[in-house]
Amino acid sequence: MIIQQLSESTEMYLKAMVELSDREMVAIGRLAERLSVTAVSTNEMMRRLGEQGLVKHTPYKGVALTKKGREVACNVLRRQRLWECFLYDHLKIEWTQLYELACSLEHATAPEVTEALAVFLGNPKTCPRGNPIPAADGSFVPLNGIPLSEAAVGATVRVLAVNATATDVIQHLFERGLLPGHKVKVVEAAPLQGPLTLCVDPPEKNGAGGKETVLGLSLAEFVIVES
Amino acid sequence: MIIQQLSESTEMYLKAMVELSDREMVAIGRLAERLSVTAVSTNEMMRRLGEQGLVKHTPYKGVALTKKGREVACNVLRRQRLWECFLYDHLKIEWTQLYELACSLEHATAPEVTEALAVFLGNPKTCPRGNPIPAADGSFVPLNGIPLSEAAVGATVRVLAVNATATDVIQHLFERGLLPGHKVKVVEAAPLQGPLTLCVDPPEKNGAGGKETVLGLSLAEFVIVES
DNA sequence: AATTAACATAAGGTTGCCCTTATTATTGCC
DNA sequence: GGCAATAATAAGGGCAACCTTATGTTAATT
Repeated sequence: MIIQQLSESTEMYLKAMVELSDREMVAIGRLAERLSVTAVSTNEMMRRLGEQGLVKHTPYKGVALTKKGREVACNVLRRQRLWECFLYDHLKIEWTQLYELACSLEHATAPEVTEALAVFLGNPKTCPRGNPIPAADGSFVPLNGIPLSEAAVGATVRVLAVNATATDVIQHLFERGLLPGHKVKVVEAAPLQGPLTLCVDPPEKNGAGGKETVLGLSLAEFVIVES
Repeated sequence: MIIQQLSESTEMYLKAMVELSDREMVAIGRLAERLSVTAVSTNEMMRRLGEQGLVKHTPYKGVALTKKGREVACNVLRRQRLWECFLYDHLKIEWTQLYELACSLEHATAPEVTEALAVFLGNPKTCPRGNPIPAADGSFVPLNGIPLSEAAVGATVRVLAVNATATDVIQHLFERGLLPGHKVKVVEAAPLQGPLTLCVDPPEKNGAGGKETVLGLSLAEFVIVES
């Protein structure tokens, strides 16, 4: 596995792809939106990545990572999440800032630093946001959960991970207590893709307690819960 | 002190300036050489940095950092050297690789990470290469030493720091045991800017011991010893 | 079958940072 | 005072990664 030096931009595209959908095709539009670039720029980049054998673009269908592309992407994800562990556990950086700060570092991290960091941290399996950390050999078992937006009304589920990358979105979820390990009850789902009414940390027995909050459906997509 | 987001390239130029000469003018040529770019590119960059108020360029004399430029440069140096501490003390990265690996990280390090890292490390005063770490407020007392190339023949001096940035140079010095804390005796200086003959870790009393080695004068410039 | 939204592609532009080549200016030194 | 070495400037180019605008193409929906 020879990983040539790829640009930060390239790494971001690949990472976004693996974050958006593991092994499935990703629509160019979704990718562009996530990366805050235009679809034209994304198309252009996909052509370049295609030439490098990192992605396969099927016009009008979407793009998918190749084996090589997925390897690189998982490696980026590994670096990102290891840094998140370090920043949170050792530097006491605020939970809401982890993604952004770790993201900058990840692109500047040489393989020997990545592996030494993993050893230093004790080879953690998940990051503070609840996402699994790909192994050094590239193996990566994605989380087995569903977005909160797809949970059944009335169900009480445990939050496994928060998937958001935009700091304001993360902040919004954090303020509502939607963190890994916490439980949440879906009280109501408004019709027409309306927001969810939730009860975060509901009491074990019926009765008062927990925090009621309303969450937009598109935000609820970022919260991965037990299926 | 508002530090706007500066490019990696900008930071490298500023760092090189403060490393080359504290407060004095630096010749464009030297700067270019250190950064492995052409003098034309360096001139161009100095114009840009001048426009941003980071440097003052006096044609045919050289460039000097402004107050603002020096602040930024010291901040870069701080990040660089804090990372060196972390990489060496906690990740057990090889001494010869510290500069290069810390350099990548430094540009990706947000202020809150820098300060949290400093706290984590216990606010170290020097990096593993022996160089002082600028304080958070920007104050920075450069090392009070002289290059080994200027030490008197016959003198035995202690190595304070190694200033080199190129990994091959660092490797060369490392192999000869020229590390901070070690003593070195200048046995002979060949004429016409010839190499030095050294004895590294000489015995306390006269007698055998220590390691004899020959070191080019330009390499000896990178070794800072007690004056 | 027609329409619309999403996507693809072409063309041309910008910015930052680097390059080469060539010409001119200055400085320090013999 | 003249001559190298060094420095500055001008002109033209390249590359990566973005942008806008405009024009086709496909797929999904009605």
